Amino acid sequence: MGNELLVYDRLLEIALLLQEDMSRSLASSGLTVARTHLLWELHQRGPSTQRVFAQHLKVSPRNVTGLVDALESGGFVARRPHPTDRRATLVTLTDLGTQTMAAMEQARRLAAHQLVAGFGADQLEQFRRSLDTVAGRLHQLIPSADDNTGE
Amino acid sequence: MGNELLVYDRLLEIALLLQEDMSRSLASSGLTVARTHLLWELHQRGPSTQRVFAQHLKVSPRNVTGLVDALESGGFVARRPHPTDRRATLVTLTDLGTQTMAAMEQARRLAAHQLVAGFGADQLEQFRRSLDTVAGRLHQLIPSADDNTGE
DNA sequence: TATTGTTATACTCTATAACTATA
DNA sequence: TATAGTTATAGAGTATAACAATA
Repeated sequence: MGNELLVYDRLLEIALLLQEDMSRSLASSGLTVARTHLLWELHQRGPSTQRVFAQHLKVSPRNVTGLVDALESGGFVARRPHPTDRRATLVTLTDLGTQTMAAMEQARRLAAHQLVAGFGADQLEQFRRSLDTVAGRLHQLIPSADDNTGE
Repeated sequence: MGNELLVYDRLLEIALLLQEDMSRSLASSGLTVARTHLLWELHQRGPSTQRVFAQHLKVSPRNVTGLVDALESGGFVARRPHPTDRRATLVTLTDLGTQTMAAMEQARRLAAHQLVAGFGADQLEQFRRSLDTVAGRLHQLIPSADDNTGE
């Protein structure tokens, strides 16, 4: 069935385009995709230790150090002492970080709207269901894709 | 409309999963995503100069040098002199490279089939159309996303 | 003079390993 | 002894700039 390949290739193409679009829109603010992931996670979870980010972003603690360093230099986050554990540091959003996340949330809604503008309710619903199915299949294909470490 | 955000987030999730799945399946063969892109392009176009790859992959010539170095070390490609232009080198697939691409094409078909297995002809067709629309919108969103430099 | 590919340099993301301070 | 975060080191992908050989 040729449509299967067409669908697969379109998904790959969309994946590339989404990545590219994200990189582009971030570049101006001195952010990168990796740093923004951490920032977004922080926005969602509230102040957390670096260890928490390492676990949820599934990267090494060392990597988190670098990302937080960069975000701190950019003024997006601040390191604060953990109230009870003097080994740990709490990463918190600065005002700039908070504003940046608010703008990003706006951009996300706008992009979400633009991508499917003009879709009928039925088409949108069926599209969503198809995507859900594909995402589920992908989770099956990938052995240790347990992203549910606290969500 | 909440469905718009659900669709958008699912697309982002699928993009991440596709990338992860690809990295995983390549890791064993000593390939990476970037190198495989070049290999795939070579497989599609036939022997080409490095400059051609730089243009079509939209990366710097220097980057291509590094990728071809790695692929050459891995035995996937060979550098051959250009028949008429002594400045240029022709990158060609070795037997290993050819076999690898054949296997990858197989894997692509299998994955394409698995992701949408059980979809009815109508559902698949509508899914494809929705994806086409989204891909088109993304191309509009991204200023210089002209990937059609020869396709 | 323009082009092809290279060396030189640098930045980002990523990893593992060793180490410090704390628990 | 185990954990949180760091320094040290390394590799991959990416970029620009300077340079050699050739067109």
